Amino acid sequence: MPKSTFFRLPEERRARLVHEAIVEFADRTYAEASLSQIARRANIPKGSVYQYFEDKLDLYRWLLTEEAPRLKREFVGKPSMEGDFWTRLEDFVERGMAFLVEHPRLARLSAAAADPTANPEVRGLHKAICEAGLKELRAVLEAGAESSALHAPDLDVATRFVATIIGPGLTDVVLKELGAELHEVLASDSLRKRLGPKRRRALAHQAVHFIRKGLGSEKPRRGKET
Amino acid sequence: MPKSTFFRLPEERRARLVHEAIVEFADRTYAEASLSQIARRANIPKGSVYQYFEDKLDLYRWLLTEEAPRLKREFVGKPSMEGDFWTRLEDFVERGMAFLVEHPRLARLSAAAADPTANPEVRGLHKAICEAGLKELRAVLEAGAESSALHAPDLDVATRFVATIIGPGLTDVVLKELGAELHEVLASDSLRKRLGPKRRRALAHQAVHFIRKGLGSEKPRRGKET
DNA sequence: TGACAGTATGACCGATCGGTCATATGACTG
DNA sequence: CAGTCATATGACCGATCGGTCATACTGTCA
Repeated sequence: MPKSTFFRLPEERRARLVHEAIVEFADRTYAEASLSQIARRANIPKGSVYQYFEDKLDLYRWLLTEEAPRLKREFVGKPSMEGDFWTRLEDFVERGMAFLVEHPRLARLSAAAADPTANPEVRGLHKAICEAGLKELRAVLEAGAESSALHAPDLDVATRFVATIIGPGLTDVVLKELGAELHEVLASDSLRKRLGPKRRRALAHQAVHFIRKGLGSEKPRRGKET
Repeated sequence: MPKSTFFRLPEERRARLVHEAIVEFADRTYAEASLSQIARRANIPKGSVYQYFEDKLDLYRWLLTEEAPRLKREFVGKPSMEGDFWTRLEDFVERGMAFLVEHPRLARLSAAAADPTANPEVRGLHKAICEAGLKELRAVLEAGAESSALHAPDLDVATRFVATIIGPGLTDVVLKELGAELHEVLASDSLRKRLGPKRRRALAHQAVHFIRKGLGSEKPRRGKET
């Protein structure tokens, strides 16, 4: 956790530091990211940064577990309760994509929990975040199973499959759709104009369709698969 | 590419270097990995390493694009031509899992192409590898589409979904199954005993079933989903 | 034997990093 | 005013890295 001094900081100074930290940790791995850089760019002496945080990991942890989730919650809001399970899932996925498009840096920060690293402490942090995410998603799918909309022999396995689809899978699809690489995307604050709500809905639909029906039975017109 | 000297090296010395390089790059990110470490552990002066490779990236690139694929090809062999499309896909997936279990380090090295990094050169390398992999998988799926076993409105999108399932998704499932973390797994050469062929087949089946049917229609007994 | 090409080697370089610490600043208290 | 306490600051530290280079070694051929 940040030291108490951090929370007593003048708003502008704190914002500057947080902003530069987000920028740095969004487009570099934890190992690649540099506290010196953050401090330099935020125009805050490195010594001062150590008045606010215990160390590099402390800042990173706070960003990943407190600040980024807070900002994400703020953006995506409460999960919809309308419609059947699959409609709600589609809505959920679409909100995630909107977040990715409107706040690429924060989305990347949220996804950093899946980054590999040799640092055991960071690995522990990442693992905890991943597990929390999986648990959440599992609860969503459980509801689907209870309403008989969803059938899975092993819900843990199914949860992991769904997670990779709506996580890295969809991100990859979105990048392809934008014709851009992650790093170009991270350079801009938002991509509103390049992937509008309409296209987003279409992609979310495609993803959920895949999760629901797979690829083996698109048009049940006539003649079943082999 | 390695310098010519590298290929003229005494077998034992080259093997030592390659082995330590694989170990290092398998459990650390490119950015985290250290040439100094590799040299130290291989008991080869760092200066000598620079007689064999242009630089760190040169070694990494050779491992990722030449050595690892060669060893993987050697292990997985030719794709099966028997059975229908889905059976072949299942077989393909099962071989991939076998490789992961029997050669965790090489599998991790192959998967490193998905690692994020701020280094543009490494990013380019990773991107090229990913694209080659997607292209290959797309060809497989195209065959499925032609035989009408598989139906996708957008094959590019479908390819990416399938790739994340049989890649990171399945890896994640396998790790859960083993009750181990990636790094514990990397410490051992093989996990033969802990995830036998039987269980592997079952998991491969589950993954392909998901890709084929999704989660919305397990037992088409009576009463369709919502 | 001596010259030469290929190779081996480890001291060395500049850069960067995460992190520390002695000192300075400045606001509040009495 | 003096004293105290939170904070600011940047010089400094040790470690590590990727990479270079002068020098030494070794085998071959004339």
